Amino acid sequence: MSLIKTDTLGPFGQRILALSPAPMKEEDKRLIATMERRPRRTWRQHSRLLHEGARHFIPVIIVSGWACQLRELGDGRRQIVELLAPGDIVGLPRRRCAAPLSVAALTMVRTIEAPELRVAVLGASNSEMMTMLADIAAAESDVLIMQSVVRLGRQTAYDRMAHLLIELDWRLSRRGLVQGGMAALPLTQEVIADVLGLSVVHVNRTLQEMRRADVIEFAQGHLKLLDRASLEARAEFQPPQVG
Amino acid sequence: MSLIKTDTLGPFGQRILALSPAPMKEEDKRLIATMERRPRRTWRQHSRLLHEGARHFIPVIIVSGWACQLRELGDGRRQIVELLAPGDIVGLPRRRCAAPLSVAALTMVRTIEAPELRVAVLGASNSEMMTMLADIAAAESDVLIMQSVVRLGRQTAYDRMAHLLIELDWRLSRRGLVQGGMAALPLTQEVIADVLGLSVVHVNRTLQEMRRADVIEFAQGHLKLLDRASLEARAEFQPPQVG
DNA sequence: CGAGAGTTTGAATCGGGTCAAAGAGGGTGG
DNA sequence: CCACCCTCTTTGACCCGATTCAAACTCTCG
Repeated sequence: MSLIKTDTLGPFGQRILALSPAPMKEEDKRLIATMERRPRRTWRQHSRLLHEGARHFIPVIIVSGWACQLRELGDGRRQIVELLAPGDIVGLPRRRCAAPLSVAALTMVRTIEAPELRVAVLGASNSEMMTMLADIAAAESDVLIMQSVVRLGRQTAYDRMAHLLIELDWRLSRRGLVQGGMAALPLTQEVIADVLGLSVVHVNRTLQEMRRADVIEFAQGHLKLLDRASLEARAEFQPPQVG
Repeated sequence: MSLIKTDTLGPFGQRILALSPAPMKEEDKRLIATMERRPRRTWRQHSRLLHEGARHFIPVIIVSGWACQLRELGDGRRQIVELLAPGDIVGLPRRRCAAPLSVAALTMVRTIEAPELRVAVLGASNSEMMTMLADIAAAESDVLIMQSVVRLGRQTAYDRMAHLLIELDWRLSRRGLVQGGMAALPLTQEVIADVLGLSVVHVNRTLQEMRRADVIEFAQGHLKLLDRASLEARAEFQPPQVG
C-alpha cells in the first residue's frame, strides 16, 4: 500500500495542497500525484491560452510563469482583469458561459491539463475534492475581481499599487512562492499599469515613491515588502474568506 | 390537469421566464407560479439586505425596487460593484465563500425568498431548472463585473456613462422593463457616481453633455436612449453570452 | 409652505496622462 | 569580449480630465 506523503509531492502538488482548507484524503493525494506526472504544455510569451468567446475549454493549471485575463479596447488601450500566477487555474468554465475575456501569457508559461476541474454542468463530477478546489478557486477569483472594482473605482494610484502588491504577496505566500519575504514577480511596469488602470509613467513614479520611502524593494523582477503595515494602511485589502 | 400558460404568470414570473434560454417545462412553470404567490418582504431605502462577511444566506429575488452590492472604504468613499434591479437575485451563495460585500437597498425594495436557487454544495438540488437559472444569473453577473473592471480602468467619464446606460438598458429590456424605449431608473446621480467611480458633479456634467447632444433623455427617474448607435460606439459594451 | 434631498453652475486645483528623450540592462552575433 | 539592438525604466515639461469647494436652484413631499 503506497502511502503518499505530502513531501513526496513536487512543488506543483504542494501548491494544489495549499489551496485545500481541509486535510486531504489519501485517495486525493494520489490523484494529485498523478496529475503532477502529466506532460507539461509550453506557451511562449504573448501567446493566447484562451480566446474571447471560446467555449468548452479544458481547464489547465499554471505550473510556472505568469498569464492574465484581459480585454483589449478598440484603440489599443487594454485592461488586465486578473493576473494568473503559478498554481492558478485557467479556463474554469464559468459555469455555462462563453469566455468573456482572453487569456494571454505574460512570460513563458508551462501548464498541465486538469479536466477533473471541469464542473459537470449538472450534478457531481468524478472527484469530490476536485470539485471543491474548482469551487474555491472560482470563489476566490470572484472576490479578487470585486476588490479590483473598488481599487479602480475609488483608490488613488498609490493606494491601488499598495493594494495590488499586498494582494500578490498574499496569493504567492499561501502557495509557498515567497521565501524570506522575497517573491519572484516577473511583471513589467506596463503590465502593472494595465492592471491598475494607470499609465506606465505613473506606475514608475509610484513605485519610486514607495522605494524612496523604504516601503518596498522591487528590482530584477523580485519584490519584497519592507513595510507591510504602511502598505496595508493604504490598501484596505481584505483577503477572500473562502472555505 | 391545470396547464399553466405563460400569460397566467404575473410580471414577476415573466421576468423569471425571460432569463431561461430554453422553453420551460410545465412542471417548471408551475414552480414559478408557486414562487410568485409567496409573501413579499419589504426593505426600506438604505437598509441592508446582506452584510459583509455573512454566510448561509437564503437567496432572494427582487420583485420591485433597486439595490446594490457595495464596499465602503475607511474615509467614507464608497464603490458600488453591482446594481441590482427587479428580477435580479441577491445572495446567490458564491459557492463556498463569505459575502465579500454588503447589499443595500437604494430604493424601497420588495423581495421573495428563493431557497431553490441555493446551489447544493455538492450534487444536484431539487429543481434542474432552478439550478440552471442560478447558474446563468451567476455567470451573467460575473461577466458584468469583469466589464466594469474595464470600464473603470480604461474608459473616460463619458464612455463609462455610455457603457453603464447601455448595460442597464440591455438588462432591463430582456426583463420587459422598457416600454417605448423608456425605462424606470430611480437612481440618484450620487449612486451613478459610486458605480462609475466619479464625483457627483462630474456625473452631472456628463449627463448634461449627453442631453445637450440629444443622445439621451433622463429626468424624473426615467431614461430613454435617443441615439443608441452613438452610445454604443463609445461604450464598447458586449452583452454576456450565456446559455 | 417649508424643509430636505437632489441637481446644477462656476472657479480653482490637482492627480495623473501624454509626449519626448535619455538611461540601463540583457541578449545576440560577430 | 565587445558592439549592437531591443525592451524596459526613468526623467522632465506640459496639459487635461476630473475633483473639490461653495453656493444657488429645483424638486417633491409632508
